[in-house]
Amino acid sequence: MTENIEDPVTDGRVLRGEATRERVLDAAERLFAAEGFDAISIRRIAAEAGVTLGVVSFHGGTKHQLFATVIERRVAALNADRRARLGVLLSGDKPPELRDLVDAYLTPYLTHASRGDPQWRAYARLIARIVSDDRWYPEIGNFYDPVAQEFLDAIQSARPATPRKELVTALTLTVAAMLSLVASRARIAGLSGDPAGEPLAYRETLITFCLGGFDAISRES
Amino acid sequence: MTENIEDPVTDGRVLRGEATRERVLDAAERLFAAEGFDAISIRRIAAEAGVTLGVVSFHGGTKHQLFATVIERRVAALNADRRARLGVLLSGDKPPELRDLVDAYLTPYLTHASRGDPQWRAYARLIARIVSDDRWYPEIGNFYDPVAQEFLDAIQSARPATPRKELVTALTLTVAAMLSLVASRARIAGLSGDPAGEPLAYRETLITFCLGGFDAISRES
DNA sequence: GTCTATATGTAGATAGAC
DNA sequence: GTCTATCTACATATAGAC
Repeated sequence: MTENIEDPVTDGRVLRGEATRERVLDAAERLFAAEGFDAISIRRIAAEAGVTLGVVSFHGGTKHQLFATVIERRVAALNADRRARLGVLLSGDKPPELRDLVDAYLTPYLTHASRGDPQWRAYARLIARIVSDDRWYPEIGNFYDPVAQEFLDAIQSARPATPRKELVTALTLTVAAMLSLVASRARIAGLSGDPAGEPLAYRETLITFCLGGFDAISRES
Repeated sequence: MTENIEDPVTDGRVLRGEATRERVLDAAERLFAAEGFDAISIRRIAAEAGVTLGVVSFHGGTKHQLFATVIERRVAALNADRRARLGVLLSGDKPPELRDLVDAYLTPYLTHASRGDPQWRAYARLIARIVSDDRWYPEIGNFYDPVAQEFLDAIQSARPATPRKELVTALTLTVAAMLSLVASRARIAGLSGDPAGEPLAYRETLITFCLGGFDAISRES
């Protein structure tokens, strides 16, 4: 096939370029998730993607830009999942139950971390790795915190007597607990003696635990 | 002062050597805590300690050995704190309350993370960083899990009807929440709008949250 | 768009002078 | 015990051929 000058956007070269770019981002996502930003070299990403060194720089820019692109690529989808669930809850006749709000925040992440696309599973591990690292927070807080604030508004409506500050702390602890199911699977396995199940398998227990925490804090305020 | 052959263990050279070794370990502890194993070079540790490159290798061995030494150096003290508190609770007439058990596990860490020796604060950050990283768990689980098992035995006595597996999960989520107060201070600050207080300032809220979680899980089992 | 070649710096580790 | 000097490998990044 020769170049198609009538439809340059979908010609062979452009398609190949897009596919290469995706391969590079996927490889970076897998490696950054497994070992972290500093442990991974651009060379290893190139090898993992099956391209040469210059190709990674061409599509990804500097290592830092590449990392940011990997993070940003899936933010919109995760935020949309959470907002859709929140929207359904808010559109009912009665104000939503706290349990449903916690569920709506936790389940999209746990689902991506457990099911389907291996790249999404890698992304979930990557998020778990960097959200608990103050070095990266400024870069990703802007992506995720607005949705967290929307949930906090709804949570505040469900617990009007509890100070906002206490609810913020409770949500922070909840998110930390959620992420630990993805980031600390070896520790869970070591303590329990069995290999850790998928994060989604702990969903009920996690939601029960965190809701119990929210309720205990509401009771004391 | 010349060499004292009557007391070689305390002569000038040996003392100087020990002090240098401590300076190297302290510098490594601070830097590994702040940026992680992979981001820190031996050269930066040497500069931070005010010694030359060879001195770090002489006292610390390979980079990996140095890291392991830094981790191991304070394990015994933290374990002893927790065991002492557990011993007091178990020596009473009545079996200990779950709240006191959770308190006994969390407070020693939070105290070291908030008070006193800046090196202990750095160590607390380092632990928070690597406990949520499966790459390092095999190296540190052996140090910390035996004490966690002793606490789980006591927790099981306080909640005999709850399956051990559920209690293990609850303790894991509790530890993750505890560590997040140290590792995710920027996220807490970003969500709440205020700078995050010291980890110890969240102690009551944390214990209330986690105890509520334990109770909710016990109720459902 | 793709890749080779390379510029420039830094990594970990150690041999050997003092 | 301390430090200099150095080996070898690998890092990021980019200029320029195709």
